Amino acid sequence: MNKSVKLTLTERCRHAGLRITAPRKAILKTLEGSEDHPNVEELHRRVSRIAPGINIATVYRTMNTLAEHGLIERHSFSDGRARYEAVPEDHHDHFINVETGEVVEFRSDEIERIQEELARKYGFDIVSHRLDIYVKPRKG
Amino acid sequence: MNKSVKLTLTERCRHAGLRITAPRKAILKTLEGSEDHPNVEELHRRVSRIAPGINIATVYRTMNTLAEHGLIERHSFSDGRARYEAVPEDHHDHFINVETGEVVEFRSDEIERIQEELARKYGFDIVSHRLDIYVKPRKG
DNA sequence: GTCTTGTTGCAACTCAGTCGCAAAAGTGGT
DNA sequence: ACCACTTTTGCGACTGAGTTGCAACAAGAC
Ligand SMILES: [Mn+2]
Ligand SMILES: [Mn+2]
Ligand SMILES: [Zn+2]
Ligand SMILES: [Zn+2]
Repeated sequence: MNKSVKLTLTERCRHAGLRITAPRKAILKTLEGSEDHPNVEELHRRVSRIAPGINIATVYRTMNTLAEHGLIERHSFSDGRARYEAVPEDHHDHFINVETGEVVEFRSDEIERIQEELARKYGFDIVSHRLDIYVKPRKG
Repeated sequence: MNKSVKLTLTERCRHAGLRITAPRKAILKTLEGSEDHPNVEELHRRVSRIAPGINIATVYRTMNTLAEHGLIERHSFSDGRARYEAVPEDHHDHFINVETGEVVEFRSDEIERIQEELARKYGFDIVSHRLDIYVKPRKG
């Protein structure tokens, strides 16, 4: 019996038929080591620290490839640039602090369930969804 | 007693201190007459039918101005371009048919309520939110 | 009508993201 | 280790939605 059912990004790439190149190794490692939701520029900065010389176009292309294969999630919060995270163990949605840009993750099984019910009522199957809640720290 | 409490966009613009120019009249009228969620290019096309000669930069600028004053809502669905609608009587969220791009509006008081509860639990006040559900027509 | 200030048209610009291409490198077979 | 085949990379040029500087114009206030 397996010690873990959790595949690494690299393993999942191989499984998807993607070639494991040096730039990709660095990018995947960076993604796995990121707890936040970096944009391509920030990702490129982080990647460059462990593997200098990788072109930012490669990061853009890799993000597209990984997203097409469902290995990462692309977000578009209101700052206008795409931001990414490795596909999480469990689905979650996001609070975005409008004052700082900071992102906090949450999950509501109740909301998820109601969405399903609603979609069914309208005759739809859900492909995906996003719930972004822009917030401020509560005063008082 | 008033026949209606519903202000027109033009009235709300005046109230906000915005000047009612010919281009704006045409744009506001077009917005009020649109049941869907047009992008700037489409909006400009519609405006041009009733008032030719308005520059698309004016439409872009007007969308920004109206959004800053809370008179319209800006959406960014996954097609990458901003889309707009006059601020609706009541808040609603959106299903987006991934096969056709068609948008269907819905409202769930339950989801709205849970969001409030959740935000409070995390110590936040909600500024705004968006729930976009990408769907396919159900088969079977 | 005059004055002040906000708005417009236009062209130039910005900037995140994409693309064509030739060189480089991964993978599978031998 | 080598080859053949295919994918990926670096690089610079490009795209396209959206923005901006500026001079001309026009709302609204008096
Ligand atoms: Mn997340
Ligand atoms: Mn709507
Ligand atoms: Zn969710
Ligand atoms: Zn809502």
